Amino acid sequence: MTYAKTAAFTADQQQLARVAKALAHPARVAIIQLLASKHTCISGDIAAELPLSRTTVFQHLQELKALDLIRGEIDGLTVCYCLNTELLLQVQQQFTSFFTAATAGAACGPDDSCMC
Amino acid sequence: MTYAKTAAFTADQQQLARVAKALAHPARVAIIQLLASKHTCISGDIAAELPLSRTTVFQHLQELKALDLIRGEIDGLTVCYCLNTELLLQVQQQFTSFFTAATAGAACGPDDSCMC
DNA sequence: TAACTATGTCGCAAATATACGACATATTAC
DNA sequence: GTAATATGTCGTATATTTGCGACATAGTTA
Repeated sequence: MTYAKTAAFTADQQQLARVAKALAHPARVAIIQLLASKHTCISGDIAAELPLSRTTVFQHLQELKALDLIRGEIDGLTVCYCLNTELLLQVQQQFTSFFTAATAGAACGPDDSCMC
Repeated sequence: MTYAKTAAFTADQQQLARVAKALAHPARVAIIQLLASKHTCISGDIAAELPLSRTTVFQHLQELKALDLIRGEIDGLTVCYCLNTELLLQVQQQFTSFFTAATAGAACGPDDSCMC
């Protein structure tokens, strides 16, 4: 991009894009699903369940943690990662609002000059 | 990535990630909002409304079109882009399912071995 | 036909994302 | 203390994204 122009957009747009980017890789989607399905907070076991190296999985975990979507608590030798449910609910609300607004408009009705 | 390993994940995970990636840039979020707000299908005017060059906007439009989230109809010299409302509704449903599943789990309850 | 305008395409440069091996650190077990 | 294990960090290689100028194409108008 030669330089990210994200600053030129709305805070809402940036926020939505930021969260969307967090979900923009199947590994991160899988991680969230994994954390949701296991009622216990697994740690490095996450890496074992994914077809990626431990380092790469750790990297994805860091990205999710950077957005506070997940949290990690050290428990001796192991680390427990778990979902930030409150934030996820907020994010869900953001997406719902966005999609509702997007689908609300008639988006090229029959009376329009343009027929798509 | 040295090579995208997306193939190693579920079709659902890939699909969600693909759509999420489409929303992972503020410009694309802005484009969708623009198309939703204008009841007429604007064309190259989109570029005029965004702080990006025409070429770059066109590129973002292509990405959205590749996923069929938007459609473009040629009308003489100009082109009308508009939202694919049906698909957007489907996508919204996918995100809702994902978030609902993610937030449904107790995610580290007080009786768990791990306290996050 | 010729100028004009709106779109679309190409190629390049810089930034970022993805993936991983090798090493560092810290905690547990002996 | 030492070995073993779990986690985290660093550097690096490659792929992809982002952004744009320059050019190509196609329809409009005079």
